[in-house]
Parts: sequence; structure tokens; C-alpha cells
Amino acid sequence: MFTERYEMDLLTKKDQQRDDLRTRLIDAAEGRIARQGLAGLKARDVTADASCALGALYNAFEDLDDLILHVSSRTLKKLGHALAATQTSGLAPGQALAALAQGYVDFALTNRPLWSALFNHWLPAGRDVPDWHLADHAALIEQIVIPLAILRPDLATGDLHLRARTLFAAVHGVVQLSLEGRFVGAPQDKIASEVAALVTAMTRGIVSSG
Amino acid sequence: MFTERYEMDLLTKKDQQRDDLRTRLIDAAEGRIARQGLAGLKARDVTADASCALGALYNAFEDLDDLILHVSSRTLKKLGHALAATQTSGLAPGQALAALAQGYVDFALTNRPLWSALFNHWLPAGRDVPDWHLADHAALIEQIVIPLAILRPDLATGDLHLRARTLFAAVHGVVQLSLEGRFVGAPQDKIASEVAALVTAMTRGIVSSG
DNA sequence: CCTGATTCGTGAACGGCGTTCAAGATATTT
DNA sequence: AAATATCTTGAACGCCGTTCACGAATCAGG
Repeated sequence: MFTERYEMDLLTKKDQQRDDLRTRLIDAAEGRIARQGLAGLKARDVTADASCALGALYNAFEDLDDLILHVSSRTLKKLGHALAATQTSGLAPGQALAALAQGYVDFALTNRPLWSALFNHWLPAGRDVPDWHLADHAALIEQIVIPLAILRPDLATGDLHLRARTLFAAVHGVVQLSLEGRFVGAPQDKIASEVAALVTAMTRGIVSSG
Repeated sequence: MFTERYEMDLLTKKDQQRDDLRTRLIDAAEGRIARQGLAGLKARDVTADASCALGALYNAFEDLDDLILHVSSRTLKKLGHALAATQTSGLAPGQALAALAQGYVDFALTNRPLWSALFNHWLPAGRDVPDWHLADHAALIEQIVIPLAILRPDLATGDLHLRARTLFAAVHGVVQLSLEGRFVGAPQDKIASEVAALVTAMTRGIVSSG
């Protein structure tokens, strides 16, 4: 008797173990990615790191891709916090945007493998990114919207968000092509100044254009 | 006798067969990527398409990555030609840049899987992109440099190329994040106008900034 | 507590993949 | 025409993600 659990306390031991295992697996996967890159992530390695059997991974998560998405979600939240910690109050909106962009550059440089995994992990064709992960990204865009709204009071909310995504994507593109070294990328020590020039140009263009 | 070959005619039958096989393999790989995406590319499939044995691939190319690089090189050249075909003569430099950007958007939309493979194929850690592939990319940048040089006569050659790469990367970033749908990307029908706004902003910013 | 039912952890096994290699075929040289 | 070098072939290897039957742990009900 009295085995009924109240709403505030309905975590069974199984639930706790499951959550614990999930956390351990995400920790392990995050560590592997951070140390060896996304390509260095193997199911047998993470499960060993998390001290569980190989098959247990597929009880805790749908598959490896699902696990990676959870790591990416963490990375996205860390990025969000890093940008939120950027001091932008008291700055003109254009300078606030520049500061956010520099914060992004710093984050990418400091967390390269995790940042890289965030953008280079691909789900199998036909499977699309779950909503909870898209939401993490939307939160990021909101930080850009705030100063941008001051620069562009003429834009409706939808257009404002669209333009914020464009601004993010442009900055991201510069950082990505530079860091990947896939092509003749900007030298790493020039990323910051090029991004600054980009944001300056865009914000100057913004105030004077439609 | 008379088996000696002159310098203009030193292609032996083996060389021809080898070149033919390489071409067939690149054709096959290109077709597979175009139809099924980079992830759908399997060694057994391409060799079957190219009518050769599995192992022959490793005589013609170092490995699958090498073959993919050759497909990407082709894609890069096609992109270069598409941009070169863009009519920019008679346009103001700012508008020429806008036209090139739109050409890039069109190319990406028209050749999505190949364009995607170009930027999402990764070499194993520690192995870097061969020079002949980097050169293909450099040729692309040259097309941006031409109108940009008119807008920025104050920039030295090195800085000019750096800025051209930044401009390319920014446009690329907007197209990539939109097309991948990985995050809350700009709706596809808005790509063109957002890119236009981006380039306009950057060129306006450029003329009036340092 | 005890019991039946349910859920979970386990690791061997499976299927698919890139890559290699020994053996035979073909081209090249002498 | 013989000898040598090179390529083609496809079976075999090793790695990897995923599954699955089995045994253990946990749950609900009395």
C-alpha cells in the first residue's frame, strides 16, 4: 500500500536510472566529440565511457544520431549562455550586434569540435530535425532580434526574425569557411576583423536601406 | 620496332584505359550524388555503375574521398562557369556583385545535392584538401574580386581577396543555413531577397567604410 | 513481503560498408 | 616471343551501427 506516487514525485527508480544513463551517455558523447571530433564518435566507445552495455544506448536513445542531437542541443544552450553573457547593455544597437558576433567567433574558436558537430552532423535523408532542437536555435535568434529591432523599427516581427537569421547565417558562414580550411579560408587571426567588417557593413546598410 | 613514342604521343593504352576508367568513375559518382546525395554514395554502387570491379576504384583513385574530391572539383568548375556566364558587364560594381550572388543562389538551388556535397564532404582528420582543389576555389574568388576592386580601390590585393572571401562566405552561409533546414532557416522563397539585402547592405557599407 | 508482469541491461550476432590482397589477365618492354 | 610490370577481379577482412533473445531488475497488486 501507499505505493501510489503523487504528481510531484512520480519518478520511479527506473525513471531515475534511465535519466542517469542518458546523462552519462550525453556526457560521454560530448567528451568524445570534444576530444576526437564527430567522426571519432563510436557507439562502442561512448557506451564504454558511460559504463553501460552497447545495447543500452538504444534503450536510452533512438540511435546515435539522436544522441548526437542531444549533445548539439547542449552546445546550442552553451552558445546561448555565452552570448547572453556578452555585455551589450549600454551599447548602441549596431555595436551590440558586433559584440554578439564577436561572442560567436570566440565560442566557435574555443569549442571547435562541438561547434563543428553542431553544424556538420547530418540526419539520414527524410528525417528532419526534431522541434525541441529547432527551439534551441530559435532562442539564439531572439538575442539578435533585440538590438536589430532598434535598428529596424520599420520591420514587422516576421521580417525582423528573418533578417536576424540572415545576419546570423552570414556571420556563421564567414566563421565556418575560415575554420574549416576546406577552401582558401580567411586566416584564423583575420576572422574577428572580417566579421567585424561584415557586421559593420550590414548594420550601416540596414539603417539606410529598406 | 617503332614502339618509341614522341612527347606529344606518350599516352600508352594503359594510360588511356586508366583515364577512361577515372572519367567513368567520376561520372558514376557524380550521378549517384546528384540522385541520392553524398550519403547515398557507396563504393559498390559506383563501381557497378562504372562497369568495373570493386577493387579497380582503388587503382584509379586513392580512396572514396579522393573520388568525391574530383566530383567536387567538377562541381566547383561548373559553379565557376555559371557565375562567369552571369552578365555583369555594364552593371555598376555593386549590382554586379548582387548578380553574382543571385547566380550563386540559383546554382545551389539547381544543383542541390552536388552543391551540398561540395561543402559537406569531410576528409579524415589530419588529411587536408589537396592544392588542385583549393585552386578551383581560388578561381571562383577572382570573379568576386573584379567588381569589388572597383568598389574598394583603397584595398591592397591581399586585403581585397580577403574581403572577397568574406563576402562569398557570408552569402554562402545564408544559402546554406536556409537550404539545410537544420535550423529555423529562412523559407526557401525568401533566400533570394535576403541575399540581395545582404549584398546591398555589404556593398553600401563598403563604399562608406574603411 | 510475495508474485506475476513489465521493462531494462547485456553482449553476441547480423548486415553493410570501405578497403585490401592474392591470383589471374593484360599491356609493355626487350 | 619471352619476360616483366601493371592492372582487374571479387572474395575476404575489419570496423561499425543496430538488433535481439535471454536473464536480471523493477514495478503494481494483494
